[in-house]
Amino acid sequence: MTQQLEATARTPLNRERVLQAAVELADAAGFESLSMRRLAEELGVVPMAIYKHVANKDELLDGMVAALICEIAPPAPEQDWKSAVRLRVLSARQALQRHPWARQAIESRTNKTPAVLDYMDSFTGMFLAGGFSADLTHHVMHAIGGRMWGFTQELFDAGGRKAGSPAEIPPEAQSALLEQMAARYPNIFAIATSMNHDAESVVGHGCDDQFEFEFALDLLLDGFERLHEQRWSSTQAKLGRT
Amino acid sequence: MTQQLEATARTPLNRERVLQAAVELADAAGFESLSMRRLAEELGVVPMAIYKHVANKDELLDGMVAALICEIAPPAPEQDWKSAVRLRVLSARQALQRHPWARQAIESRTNKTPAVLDYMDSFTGMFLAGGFSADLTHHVMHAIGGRMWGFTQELFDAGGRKAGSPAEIPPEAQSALLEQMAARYPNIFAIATSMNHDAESVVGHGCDDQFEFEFALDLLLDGFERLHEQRWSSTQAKLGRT
DNA sequence: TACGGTAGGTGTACGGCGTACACTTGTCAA
DNA sequence: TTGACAAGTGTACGCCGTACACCTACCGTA
Repeated sequence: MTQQLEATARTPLNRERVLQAAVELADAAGFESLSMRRLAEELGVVPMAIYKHVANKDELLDGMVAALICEIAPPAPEQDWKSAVRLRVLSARQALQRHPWARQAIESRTNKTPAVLDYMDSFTGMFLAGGFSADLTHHVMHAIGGRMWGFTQELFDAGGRKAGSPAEIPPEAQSALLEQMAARYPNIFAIATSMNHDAESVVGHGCDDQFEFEFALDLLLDGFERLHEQRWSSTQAKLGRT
Repeated sequence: MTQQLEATARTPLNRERVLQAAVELADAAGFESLSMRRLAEELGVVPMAIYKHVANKDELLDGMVAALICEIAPPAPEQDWKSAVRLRVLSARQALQRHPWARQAIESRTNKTPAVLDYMDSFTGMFLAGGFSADLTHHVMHAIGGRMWGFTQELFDAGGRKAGSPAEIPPEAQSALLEQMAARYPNIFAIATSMNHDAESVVGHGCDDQFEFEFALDLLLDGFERLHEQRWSSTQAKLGRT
């Protein structure tokens, strides 16, 4: 009877539940807090139990990435390639934003699981279906790089404060510090203040991430379009180079 | 006298030597093999000794990144902005290629050390000096993203093989496997074979990384140039959006 | 009904990691 | 001579991933 008391709700655990718990843990506690031991604890199980369902931590991460890919919208049908690619990339970006750990996970992986290959293949297909030559598509896929995953190296997370001590500095010292920064990094300061004229709000966020992302994305898509229209080919491009 | 025997060549260790040894170790053994303990061993010293010269491992990595930045060529004088940016980015790329650990190190860092800020500021200055508005420069800096560091997420490291077992498969099974891949990932296959017509060499490298990198870089630079010429502004762009 | 294989979960242990903290030792100015 | 101080040491703690031997409950078959 004691065993009945304890073991009552123990559904037997499986790969899916492990992955789901891992995703939830990473969502809640961050990528660096995702350890096999912590995950086991979360599942109410001893660490080694997990290894009956995933081979090791790498495979766990691969599984998590695969789960993430499932959240990305499939190619929109009945759309020109450009809108379709745009929509899908933005969908990928949304998935990434729901799961902040994903960027690190993807970057840390070598990335050649079937799930990833499927995604890349389908992504490639959007250009081919749009009439792009295989040649151009090849280089376009390289060019779009990380953007295919909905992220880019973020350069300006915070206008310019150090990692620690977010708000423990007295406000008058803060403005002095800001002045110092402006003197030392005049160019960064110039562009950081460019969008909203009141310079005091600079230290906060101040950047419209979504806009920045779409800015770069559209720049590339427009470039792709131009090359496609003028029947660009890599051999020709290489010849034309000095 | 015993102490003389042992301690003869013990130059006292300093921050610079620690960083240099760390860079060399990471160059030789890879980013994941760079541990405080291993580094100490390399320096012929007990692990904790290192902590007299760097606060912790994070600071060590920051120092290594700073050292890397020193290897990047400064802005070329007497050049239009476009050539200057191009040259500098390619110089960054070269530095990155000399130090394969750097990509992971940069990605793992929050990145706001003075050395990094200096680099970003100077980089920003190249656009401003070229007559770019602060507004456009801001968005351009975001757009260039990781490329400022000389890397992009590499999507096709290896045409399409799994991580382990590089060459232990019998060649005839390999071609069967290739066929299977081609069937499952037709689009990837199409673009992978596009550049060199003999399909058998596909599984190897087959990609001209440098060309891919410059392709994307130039696409962005050309886009920047166009926007600059037509006096692009973000407020206008936002208004124009549907 | 008894039994053997198997899938799922456990417990212990190992070698690695970063680093806190208390200590010795060598050097040099006062 | 002394004593402060910087450089290096030794020990220890709590994490990590995971190998390996073990238990246990179940199930199809004899």
